[in-house]
Amino acid sequence: MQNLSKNQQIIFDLIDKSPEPLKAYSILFNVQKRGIKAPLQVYRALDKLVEIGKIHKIESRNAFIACQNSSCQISKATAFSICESCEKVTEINNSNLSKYLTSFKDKNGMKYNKYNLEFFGLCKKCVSKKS
Amino acid sequence: MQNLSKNQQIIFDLIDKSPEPLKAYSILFNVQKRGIKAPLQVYRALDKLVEIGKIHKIESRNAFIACQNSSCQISKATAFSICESCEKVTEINNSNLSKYLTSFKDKNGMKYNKYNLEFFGLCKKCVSKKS
DNA sequence: GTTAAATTGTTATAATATAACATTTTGTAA
DNA sequence: TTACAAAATGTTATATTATAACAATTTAAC
Repeated sequence: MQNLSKNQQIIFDLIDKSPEPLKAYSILFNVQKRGIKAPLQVYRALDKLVEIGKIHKIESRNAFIACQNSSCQISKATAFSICESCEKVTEINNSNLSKYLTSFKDKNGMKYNKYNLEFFGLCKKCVSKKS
Repeated sequence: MQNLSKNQQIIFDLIDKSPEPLKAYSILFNVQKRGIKAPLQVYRALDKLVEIGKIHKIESRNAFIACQNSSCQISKATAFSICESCEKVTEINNSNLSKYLTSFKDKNGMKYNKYNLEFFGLCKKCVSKKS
């Protein structure tokens, strides 16, 4: 488990302490006081952090969250629940699910080495608000 | 099953006959000769086509493909296989998988009404090329 | 210490997507 | 068959997300 570079650490810390997924330009705005001035500096750090599995990209939202799993390695099997009302995102850590999907084989004979799953719905709070 | 409007039909036809996912501005370029001149015209048609389930958005690619299922309704349960080499995308239509995911409940008690799953790997052709 | 790899800094620009507002077309119900 | 609402269209401008290209600096490994 390698150490993070300066920019990577700054950006990871910000994402890690955020209760919600952060977007690249929101990150940029928040780290400008720490010397990171350009979008590319943010995107490069994000790319690296995704690559080493410290963060995940929520594809449907173009936003990033810190990995919730203690064994934070290269992420080949990711699943998230997303509340369509409050936009809260939670990483799903369910071994039954990951076993099922990791071993899933479709009839096309393709060999999968990675997947990303996003569930959408209403979280408990938002369900009760609407009732 | 409602009829499509003029712009929706033009854009659906283009996507439907494409062997690969199409991006919004590639669509725009291709339909300009048919009178669709502005990005917003494309995005509005895409939004509607996604909403009624005629096409799907491949989130990791920002691209759109026609629904492969004959029962082309509002799409609450989508799964795709994506070749990371040739970028071929195929919709997965596997009842075991969709049953498993539709009935999936996580410990957070959230009620899901939709999911999107993207598998990544190498398709048969690309596997044999690399061997 | 030298060197290769990784990271950083910087400017510019490409690619993706929506806001705002006016107009036209379509469906439907009196 | 008209009138009304909903949907779709047209248009300009702009917001948001992401990468290209190139130079300099830092880090890690030998």
